[in-house]
Amino acid sequence: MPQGESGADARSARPTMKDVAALAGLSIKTVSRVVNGVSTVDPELATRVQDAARKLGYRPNLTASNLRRSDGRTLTIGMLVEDAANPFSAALMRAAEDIARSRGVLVLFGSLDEDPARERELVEALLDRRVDGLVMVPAGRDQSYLAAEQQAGTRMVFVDREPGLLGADAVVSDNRQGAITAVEHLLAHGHRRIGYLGDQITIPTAAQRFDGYQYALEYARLPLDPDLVRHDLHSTEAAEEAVEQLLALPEPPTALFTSQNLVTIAACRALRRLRKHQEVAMVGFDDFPLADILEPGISVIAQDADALGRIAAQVLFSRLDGDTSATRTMTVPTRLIPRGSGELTPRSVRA
Amino acid sequence: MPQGESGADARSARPTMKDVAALAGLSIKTVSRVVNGVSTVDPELATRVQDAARKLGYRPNLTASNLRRSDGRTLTIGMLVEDAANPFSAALMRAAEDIARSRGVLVLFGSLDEDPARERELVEALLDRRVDGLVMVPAGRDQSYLAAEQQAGTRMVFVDREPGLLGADAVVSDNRQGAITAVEHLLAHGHRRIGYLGDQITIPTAAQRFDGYQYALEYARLPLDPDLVRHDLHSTEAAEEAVEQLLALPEPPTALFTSQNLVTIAACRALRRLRKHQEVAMVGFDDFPLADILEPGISVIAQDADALGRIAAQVLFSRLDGDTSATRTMTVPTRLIPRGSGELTPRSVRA
DNA sequence: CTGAAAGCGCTTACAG
DNA sequence: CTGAAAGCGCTTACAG
Repeated sequence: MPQGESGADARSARPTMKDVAALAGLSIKTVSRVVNGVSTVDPELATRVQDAARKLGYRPNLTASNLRRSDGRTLTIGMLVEDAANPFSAALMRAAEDIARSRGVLVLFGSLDEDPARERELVEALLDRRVDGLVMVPAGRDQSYLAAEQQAGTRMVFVDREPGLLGADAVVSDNRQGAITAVEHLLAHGHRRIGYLGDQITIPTAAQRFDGYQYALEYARLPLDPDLVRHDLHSTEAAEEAVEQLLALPEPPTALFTSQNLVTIAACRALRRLRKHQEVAMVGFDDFPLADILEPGISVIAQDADALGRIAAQVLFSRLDGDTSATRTMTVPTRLIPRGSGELTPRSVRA
Repeated sequence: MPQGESGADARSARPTMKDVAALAGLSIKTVSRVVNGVSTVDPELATRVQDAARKLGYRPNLTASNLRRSDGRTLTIGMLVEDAANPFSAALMRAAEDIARSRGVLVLFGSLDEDPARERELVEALLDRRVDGLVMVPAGRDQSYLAAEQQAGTRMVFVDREPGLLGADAVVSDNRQGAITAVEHLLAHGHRRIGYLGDQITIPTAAQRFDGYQYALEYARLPLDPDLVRHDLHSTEAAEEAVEQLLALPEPPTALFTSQNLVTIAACRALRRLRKHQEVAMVGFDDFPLADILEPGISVIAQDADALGRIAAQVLFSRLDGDTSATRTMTVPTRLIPRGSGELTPRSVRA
C-alpha cells in the first residue's frame, strides 16, 4: 500500500508527488495539476495539495517532468566560452544569463581554452544533459559535427565568431571595420609606420582584424612592411618581447595596433618599461578596465560584449519559440574611444 | 512492433537505446551494459552495439539515467556567485569548473547581485534540476532555509562568506588578518590618520575587514576617528565622492585603506583627479589587473580567488564521495603586495 | 553472459 | 473537475 513513508536510501529523503498525494488524500494527477498551475482544479482541493506540499517541503523534479513532457524542455541552456575568467567571456556569460533568467532558464557553462577537442567534449556533455540550446564561442574551425544535432532539433547560436562548415545563427563584432577605424585613426595623426601585434591568426576574429589592418594601409597606399607584423602572441611574455623587438628595428614603428585585450595590456607594460609610452602611439582592440586611468589613457576599439551576449541569447530563445526564418549573422558595431595613446603624433610631425 | 523508425515530433528525432537495440538486434539491457562499460558483455555483441550506436549517432540521455540510477547523480553542480562578470566571481567559477570537469561534472551558474530573494529563487531553480551539490557565495545572512535540503542529502559548500544560521562547510579568505596587515603596513610607514572606505557593512567580509581595521588602530593605541570611516560605498560614484569628502576635511587622512576591489579603483580615480595620488598612501583589499602598471603601483592585500574556488569544489566533491566528518571553515591566507601606493609616507615624516 | 519485468518521478491521453 | 493506465529513456533486481 503506497504510504507517505519512504525507504531508507538518500534519494527517498526528498518527497515526491506521490508523497504529497498520499498526504492530501488525492491522486498524483491532481497534485500534478496544482503544481503546474492548471486552472481547472477545485479550489478546495488545490488548497489541500498546497498545504501538503508545503508541509513536506515538496519541490517538483524538473528532470523527471522533462522526460515525459511533450515539449521536452529542460529549461537549461549551455554556454561555451573561451575562458570564464576572462573579462570578455565573463561579460558574455552574464548578459546571456540575464536573458535566460527572465525566462526561468538556467545556464550551464564551460571554458574551451581555444581547444577544439575540449569543444567537442563539452558540447557532448551538454547534449547528454539535453540542454534546450547552445550559445558558444567556437574554439575549432569546423562545427560540421553539429549538423546532426541541429537536425535533431537542438538550437544553437554562435557568438563572437561564426561557425565553420555549418549554417547557424551568429552574433559577432564588426572586427574588420573596427580594425580599419583603428588604423585610420593612427594614419590621421600622421603615422606611416604602424606595427601590428596580434593573437593566433587561426582565430577568425584575429584574422578579420588583421585583414582590416591590411586594408586600411592599402587604402592609404602605404606598403605593408612584414617586419612590423607579429602574429601568435598568445602569452604576455611573447607580446612584450614582440614590442621590444619592433622598437629595436632600424626603422621602428611610431604607432602600434594591438588586436586583442591581453596583447594591448602586454604592450602597455612593455612601452612603460622602455619609457616610450608617451612617444609611441597605440590603439587596442577591445576595451579593458582602467584603460582610462593610465597615462596616457589607452585609446581602444571597444566591443559591446553585453550586446553580443544578450543578442545571442535572444536569438536562441526566438528560435526555441519557433522562429524558423533563415539563419543569419548579426553584426554588432564597435566604437573608437580616444583616450590619449591613439592621439600621440610621431616625432616627425611634432617637430 | 517496435521499429527504429520514430514518430514525427521533434524529440523522437534523437535515437534512444531502443533504436540502437533494434538496429543491433539485441535487448536494450545489453545496449545499456555496453554504453555503461560493463565488462561482462560478449565482445562480439559489444561491437554490434557500438556500430549501431555510431550509425544512429546515439548519445545517452543522462537525465533519464539519473532518474532511475541508484546514486541519483546528475553530474551537475550549481554555483552561485555575486556577479559572473566581476573578476573575483569569474575566477571562483573558473577554478571550480576545472575541478568539476576533472570528474566529468558540469556547472550551472547564477549571479545573485547581493539580493537574498534572488539567492532563494536560484537555489530552488538549482534544486529543481537536482544538482548533486551547491557552491555558493551567499547574498543573504540567513541560510537556515537550506537545513531541510541538507538533511535530504544535498551537499553544499559556502565560499568567500560563511553561511548564516546553518552548519555547513565554508572556504574563506582571512579577511580580518588581511585588513590588519594592510593597516599595520600603513602605520609602519608613519601614517596616523588612516581613512577606511568600505562596501555595505552588512556583507560579512566587509564587516571582518572593518573589524581588522579597528583592531589594528586599537593595537597601535590610536583613536578611531569616525570622520575617517565611510561604509556602504556600493557605487563608483559614492566611493569617489567619499574620497573627495575625506580629503576635504580640516585634518584629512594621509592614507586610505579601501576594503574592496571596486572601491579601490574608484579611489584611484578620485586621487588622480585631485592630483594627490603621489601624496596620499593607499592599500586596497583584493588585487586587480593593471594594479602594477599604474603610477604609483597600487599596493594590495591579494586574495587567492583560484584557491578559494578550487578548495570549495574539492570539499564539495569529498562530501559527495562520502566524507562525513564534521563541517568546518577553511581559511585561505591573503598576501600583501607592495607596489608603491602603500609605501608613500606622510608629509610630516618626509619633511 | 543475456533479457523480460518493474520502476525512477513525472505527464499524456483517455475515461468517467 | 478527477483519476487509473501507459509511457518518457533509462537502470535495477531478478531469472534463465
